[in-house]
Amino acid sequence: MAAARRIAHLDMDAFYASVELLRYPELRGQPVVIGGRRADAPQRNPDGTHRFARLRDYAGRGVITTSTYEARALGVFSAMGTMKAAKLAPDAVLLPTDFDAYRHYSRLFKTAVRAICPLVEDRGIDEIYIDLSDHPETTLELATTLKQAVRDATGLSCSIGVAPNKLLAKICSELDKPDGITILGMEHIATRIWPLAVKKINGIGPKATAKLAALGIETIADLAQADANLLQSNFGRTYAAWLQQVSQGRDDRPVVTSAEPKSISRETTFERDLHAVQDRDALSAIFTRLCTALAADLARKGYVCRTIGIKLRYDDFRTVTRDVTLTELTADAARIRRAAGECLRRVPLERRLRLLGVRASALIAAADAAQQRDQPQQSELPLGE
DNA sequence: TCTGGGGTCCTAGGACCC
DNA sequence: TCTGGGGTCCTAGGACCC
Repeated sequence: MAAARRIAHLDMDAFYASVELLRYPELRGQPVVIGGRRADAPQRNPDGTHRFARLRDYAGRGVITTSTYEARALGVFSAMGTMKAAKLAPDAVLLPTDFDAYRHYSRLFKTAVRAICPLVEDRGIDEIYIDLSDHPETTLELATTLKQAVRDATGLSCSIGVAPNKLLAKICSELDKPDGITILGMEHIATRIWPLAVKKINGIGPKATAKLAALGIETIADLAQADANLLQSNFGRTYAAWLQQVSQGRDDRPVVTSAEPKSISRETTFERDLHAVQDRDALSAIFTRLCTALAADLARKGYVCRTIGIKLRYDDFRTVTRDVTLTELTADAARIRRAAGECLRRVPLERRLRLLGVRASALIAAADAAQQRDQPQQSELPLGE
């Protein structure tokens, strides 16, 4: 029988906001939200201090991406509309998102962790899973060392959860935020996991939470005791089985240390809704700009694609997608623009639009594509000698 | 005063092939 | 005269995550 795994989930605390506080330490202790536009960047006064935009000055259709714990205390959280946040915390400082800076600190903390524990799975810009199973140190020693390494590399704090699998580690990293360490074994499931709301489980989102609530299932304990047939008739066989598994804290997904991207995309929400006819020129310019940016992304990351798709969001927030698979591989802006234009012709354009996006999928590494071109498949070679 | 931008995975139907 | 049966690819939509 294999030894129990030790899986850590490391989550940076209020990541974007914390990176901004490194730059503007005078904001420490204040409610600060990230989610503005470039126009909201702080102005530098002659005396070296900064003049910051306040949430009350914001007008637009953005959302909050992160907030400091002081802002959260006022009810302002990620994904909340910025205008709504402004009502709750008008005096909070508003900063624009600076992804280049966050990517920089993301690389720093991941490199620091990999230097100690190389089995790392990327889960986005601010969190990772780490497989600690093969390390001789105690779990607490390892978690303490990792946290210190992240702090030394970035000046930032993180929270770490360690458990026998990814599902529990993820739940656990949240139990003592910020700057915490939580270590759980299967023996703690009844006391520490079951009392939690079902939405704490990664994979149970708003829709499933609402459906479960309608069945009287609020906590993970409720889910663990739920009738299998009831779950099956409401969620289907596969999802019902998964719900029962996770309610018992069971999960055997491995930590995956490398993965190829499946798609690359660019999209934008307009400042005001646009109409395909009245705003034809503006829309066309944005469309071309998205295709150019996408082509540049493909080139920079070293991929070509075979499928091009578009995404439209109407003024009523309904979303439609169309895609087309080409007979050749491409990363060319003009080719992408033509394919995307073909997709656009297949979609109703009576309503005003609020969003337009372009996506490349069926990706192949450009190097592999070149090799396949230079060395045709065996079956394409003439037969016989 | 609604609701960003970048992703992944799953489902389901139809085309097409053997 | 209803209905084969896999397997794969393509497309569209939706749930979910950071």
